[in-house]
Amino acid sequence: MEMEQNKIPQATAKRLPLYYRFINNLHTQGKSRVSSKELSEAVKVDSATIRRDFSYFGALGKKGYGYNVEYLLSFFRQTLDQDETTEVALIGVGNLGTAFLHYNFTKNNNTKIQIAFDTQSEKIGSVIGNVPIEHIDQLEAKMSNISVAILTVPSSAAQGIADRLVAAGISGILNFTPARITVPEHVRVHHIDLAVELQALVYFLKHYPLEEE
Amino acid sequence: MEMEQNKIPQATAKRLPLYYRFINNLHTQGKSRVSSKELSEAVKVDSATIRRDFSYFGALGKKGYGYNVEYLLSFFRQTLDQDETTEVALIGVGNLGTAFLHYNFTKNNNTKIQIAFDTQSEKIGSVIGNVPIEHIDQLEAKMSNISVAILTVPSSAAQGIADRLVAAGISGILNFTPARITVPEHVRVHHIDLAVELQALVYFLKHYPLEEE
DNA sequence: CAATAGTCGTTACGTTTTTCACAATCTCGC
DNA sequence: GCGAGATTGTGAAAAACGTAACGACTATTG
Ligand SMILES: NC(=O)c1ccc[n+]([C@@H]2O[C@H](COP(=O)([O-])OP(=O)(O)OC[C@H]3O[C@@H](n4cnc5c(N)ncnc54)[C@H](O)[C@@H]3O)[C@@H](O)[C@H]2O)c1
Ligand SMILES: NC(=O)c1ccc[n+]([C@@H]2O[C@H](COP(=O)([O-])OP(=O)(O)OC[C@H]3O[C@@H](n4cnc5c(N)ncnc54)[C@H](O)[C@@H]3O)[C@@H](O)[C@H]2O)c1
Repeated sequence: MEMEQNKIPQATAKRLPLYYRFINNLHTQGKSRVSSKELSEAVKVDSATIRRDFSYFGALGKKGYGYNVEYLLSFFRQTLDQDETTEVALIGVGNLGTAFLHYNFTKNNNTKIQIAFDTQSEKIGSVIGNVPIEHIDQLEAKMSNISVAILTVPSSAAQGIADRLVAAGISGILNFTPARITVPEHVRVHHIDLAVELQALVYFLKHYPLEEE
Repeated sequence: MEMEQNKIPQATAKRLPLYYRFINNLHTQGKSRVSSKELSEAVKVDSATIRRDFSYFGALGKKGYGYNVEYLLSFFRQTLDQDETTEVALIGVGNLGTAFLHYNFTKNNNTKIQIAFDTQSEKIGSVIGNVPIEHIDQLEAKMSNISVAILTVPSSAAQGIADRLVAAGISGILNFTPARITVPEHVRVHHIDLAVELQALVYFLKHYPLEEE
């Protein structure tokens, strides 16, 4: 398909959903026009960076005016494939997994947790946040046409489950376990390591003093 | 205090907790020696990057040998201030907040959620994961000597709570709400935007095809 | 003890990302 | 319809980051 946008910097790609959400908010509020400066204040990204990011997609704005919210929204909706929903599976219905099931990612978003898996028999068969929970043995059988998984199992189980996901044909894994899993090259893994994030924040506070005034 | 390490790149600083955790694991397993190559495979960071990262702290290893696990561990323990516990407050005991309260960050970590706040009266006074839940009105009164907060309130409440945290003298906020909060320069905010992370992963899958083989 | 294999620390280089700064262009009120 | 003011898009420079490569040194083996 359209591969011409292959040169969009990764740093830019990561910001796109953020832009999209805010533009969506503006549209809901009935605003019809926005400048890179306003956007910058709202999403806390330098305005030059925003203009540069947008420019990878061509000239989306008008000089002296800014950006038309409706146009921007429809453009990003298309670019981020907001019209087709991506189905997601969640593995490990524990503390974190349950929280995600209760959260409606579909608001402002094209992703939907379609099915969840766990080992604990008392959870199997129940439904949390409209998502049915199946036994992990059903993983391979029920994962057809699901290409993204959220991994919230204990870290000791992470690699084993990852291997099974790969065998079942997964494309992407959002890994919340501290385990750095090994997968083939054609599978993309994003790690979100909450303990590391917290510890890094503490480190920054102690060693990178900010302007006291 | 020791400000000489002020020039450690941010990218390096963010990896330190990751290194620390793995070195800790090695030590627990009784390993006494490790090379940058082994570390690299475990934490999925290029071995040259690891050597470079370590080198900002001086010569921690021995050529031809690698790194002594015990030495490395004690060094990082000190560097990451693992001996003093950082007390953390959590605001918003909902789905996500509850999950965090159940999680013991103190394992492998120098941080401890000491107190939580919410508005819902049925939660006040209860204890989740050893953490007492107080009414949000108590925020200012009970936040003395707490310098870090985890923010898991609805996004509509985020800025208001952030302002109160700032007034109460907070230094750092780990913000899980989609709201990009505004704070004075001397307060550090790290955003973890789970919906954005998920959406970004989906975007990468569709637009950055990896090597199929 | 010499030869070999292993590994670090660092230099040099390439890439990615951010930021500055401003000409080009547009808007809008008068 | 004009001119002052606003804002974009982008070239160029700077900053940040990652990695290949290799000299220097160490451990280990025979
Ligand atoms: N809860 C947090 O705040 C938090 C913070 C940082 C990291 N994490 C990480 O997130 C992961 C999940 O944390 P949690 O607190 O939700 O843990 P949890 O123990 O509450 O949940 C894990 C769930 O996975 C299920 N499970 C175990 N083995 C399984 C398997 N083989 N297949 C399918 N399901 C299986 C368990 O039955 C349980 O329901 C852990 O790796 C943890 O280290 C959690
Ligand atoms: N749960 C998820 O998976 C998820 C995913 C992405 C983002 N988020 C974000 O994380 C945040 C929390 O999500 P959640 O699912 O836990 O929401 P939630 O509604 O379950 O929890 C919010 C909690 O905050 C409390 N609260 C409300 N106003 C408050 C105030 N002024 N002071 C103190 N407490 C207050 C509520 O009583 C509730 O207990 C939200 O901003 C949400 O957008 C959550």
